[in-house]
Parts: sequence; C-alpha cells; structure tokens
Amino acid sequence: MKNNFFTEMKSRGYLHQCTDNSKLNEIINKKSIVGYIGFDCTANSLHVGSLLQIMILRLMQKHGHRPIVLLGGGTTLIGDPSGKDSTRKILEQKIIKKNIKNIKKILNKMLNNSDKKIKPIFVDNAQWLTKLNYIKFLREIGSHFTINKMLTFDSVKLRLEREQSLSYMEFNYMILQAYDFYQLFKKHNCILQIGGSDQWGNIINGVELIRRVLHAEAFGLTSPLITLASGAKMGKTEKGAVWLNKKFVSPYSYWQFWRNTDDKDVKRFLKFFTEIEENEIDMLCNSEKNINKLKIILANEATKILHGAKASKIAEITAKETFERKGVGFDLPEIKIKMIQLNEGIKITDFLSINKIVFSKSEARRIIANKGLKINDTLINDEKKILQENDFNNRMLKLSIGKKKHYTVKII
RNA sequence: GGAGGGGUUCCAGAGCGGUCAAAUGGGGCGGGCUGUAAACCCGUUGACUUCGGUCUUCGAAAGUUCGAAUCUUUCCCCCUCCA
Repeated sequence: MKNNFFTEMKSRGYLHQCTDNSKLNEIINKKSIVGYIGFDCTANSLHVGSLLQIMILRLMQKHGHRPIVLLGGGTTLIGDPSGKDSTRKILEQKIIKKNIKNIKKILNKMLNNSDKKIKPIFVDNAQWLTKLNYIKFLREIGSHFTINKMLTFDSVKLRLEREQSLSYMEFNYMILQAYDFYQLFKKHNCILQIGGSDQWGNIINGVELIRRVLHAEAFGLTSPLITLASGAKMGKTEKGAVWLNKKFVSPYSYWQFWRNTDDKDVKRFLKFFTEIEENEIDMLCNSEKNINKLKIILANEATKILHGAKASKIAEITAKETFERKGVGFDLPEIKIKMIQLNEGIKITDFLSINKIVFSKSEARRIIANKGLKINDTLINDEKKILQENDFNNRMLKLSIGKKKHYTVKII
C-alpha cells in the first residue's frame, strides 16, 4: 500500500474510526478529495486540544487534498451536547462572529495558502443554518431521522441516562451537523468529514443523510482523544488552556509547554504534533539517548508550525540562555516599570500582584515564605521587600518564581 | 402526586451550636531529589493586614441565639424509592 493521506493518518496515530476504511483508501489513492473539519466557535481562540485536527488538515494538504474549514457560526448558536454534562452558555451572535474571525486567523496561518488546488476553503454554517425554513427543513431533512435512532447516540443517551436535562434545541444539534455535511457535499463535493472521536455520532448522521437524500457515498473518520501520560486531557492545564493565539500564550510559553512534555509522551507527540517523517522519528528516538534533546526537537517543530521558524528559534535560544546558562533570555516575558513608580517605592508583593504574576498578595507572600522568589537569582526572604533601583543592572532585572517561571523587569 | 436523602472552600468529601477559614484525599503552588521529566519526600493552599488582627465564605433569603456551616421558616436546585 502506498503512503497516502489515509495510511499516514493511521501510522501517525491520527485515526480512531472510519466509516469505510478500504473504500476511502481506494478513492484517496485515485484522486484528490475535499474533506472538512468543523470547529466550534465558543472561545475566541483555539487551544492545543484542537491541534490534532489542524495537523490532520495539514496532512490532507501534504497529500494533495483540499480541506474545508467549517467555522460553526450557526451550530455554536445551539451548542453541541456531545461530551458535555450540561447545557452550555448560549453565546451572543456578535461574540461568535468575533470568535470566528480570530479562529480563522489562526487556521489561516497554520494551513497552506499558497497552492491554489489545496488552499483551504473557509465556510461558516451560519450562512445556511440561519436561513432555514422550519417546516421545509423538517419535511426535507427531519423526515430522514428517527427519534428511535437519535436516542441511541451517546451525546443524547448519556444525558438521558444521567437524567441530566437535554433541551430540544440541543437535541437538534446532530441534525444540523448532518445538514452541514450535506450542504458541503452538494456545494463543494466534499466527501469526507473528520472530527474528534466524540463527533462520531454527528458524523455518521451526515453520512447517512447524504446517502438517503442524495443517494451518494460520503465518508467519516475520527481521531482519538489525546490524553497525557498523566491521564489529563490535552490542552488544558490548571492555569487555563494552552491557546494557539500568541496574545494569550506567547511563542516562548508555547515552546515551554512542549519542552515540558512528559517523557512517556515524547515519541507519540513527535508523531502527532510535528511533521518529521516517521522513520526519522523512529531513528531519532532510537539513537538519541538524551530525551531532553528530543523534547527540544518537539518544542521547536511544534512551535514552528504555529508561530514560524523564527519565533521558534528565538524561544529555543531564550530557553537555552535561561535554563542552561542560568542567564536572561531576551524573549522572556517582560514587565515594565516606570522610574517614578520605582522612586516612590513599590513593595515586591504589590508589584507581583499588580502585574498579574500572582493572583493575590497573599499568594506572593506564600511564595516568598516558601523560598520561591528570586531576583537576579538571589533568594528573596523578606516579604516586605521594596523594589529598588539598585536591584537592577542596566535598568533590567531578572525575576524568577519557582524554577520555571522567569521574567525580565525593565525600567522605562 | 407520596416517602426519604442531599446541596460545604478548585474537585471529591467530613463537620452538624462556640476550640471552624472548616478534617481527610485529589489537584494546584513552592521547596528537596533530578533532567525545565516521572515517581517520591517536605511545606503550603480565601482575601486584606501596621502581623495585633480585620473582612468575606459552607445553595438563597429571613429568623432564633451572646455566638450558626451547624437550629427554625420560606424558597431554589439535585438524587433515591414508591405511584
């Protein structure tokens, strides 16, 4: 079997389920296809949890297929009950529009836009969903769904079993998503829908709708839910999600996120989140005894895909300077302080709290009491310390909280 | 509709008139060991503080009391069983 989109999906571990493995493989070997992934627009950026989906889109492009990115401006108005315990907050249309804009920006950056044939098509399902005529829709589309079947889907079943309420609105979600697929099939000849494993039900509904109404064959495939070695879900840490928007998570922090990968996850993640050829990954993992080198490769490659080669290099150099030479990397998060403020005298606890480095002054005190705060690598023991000009060298100072969080403070 | 059980700090879950900012575990944070890993060990985990304290918190509101997470009333929500 030759290496195509489908086989690489499998070997990289992107594949969880597919509606028809061999048939899809056959078609993909013959021609370039169009496939889509839908993104939820509840947040104003995507986070690492969506990264695998993006990697799949890139993989499609790599093998000459054209991705459609569906931004769920319409479905987000309803809220997907899949994998959710309770109804989500309903968002204002205005906010959704803004979210779409931001998410689109990220995806645009991460996908290949230069080749006309595989350039991503961006669509917003609000375009067709908000114009639906209820009666017409029920007759044309609704008639193809039975409640009996709908009740068997996990997204619905789980809610009912747990006796958690599921509104009629949410109940309709899967039909709308099926309708999306149907629309894209008609408009763009899109024969494949890809999604996370929790989307399986929604996806096969679309495949069936297309078969029933158009008597045509479409395919669905899902990617596995990626968990960390610790068992936690990918992408969300205690401090919040690892966002792909650099305004929320800087390239340096993003690089750090990957650099701090659990040993047990490194090889998997190299396959998931970098585009190094698999045999090369195998080689690297076999020959490289120092796993930290592999983590650096992972961080470099993953950061490159999102923020570009230059930002990735800068992050790497900054990390090297900071962690290996115990110096001050120049891409460390920078906090500015005015000379006047400094002259007035500012308590270190206030300074930390004002700049949102800690949540509260109490936390700052606690950290100091626990020997966690350093200025220019000197432990600060006095919680009443006042930041002074002579703490700075050349109007600069290195501030460290714990072993991993480093900042530069600059007098302006 | 009837009968019970329950809503506690990030989560799970004790407390059931003062000694309660609330046991314990998980998570988080900091320290140690190490490799910016895991595991393990120690500390810490509401806010503000002139470090004496002060303020806010135990589903919501009102009340009893010198004093309430703990008692009473009403309300809201969840669960189990019966119909």
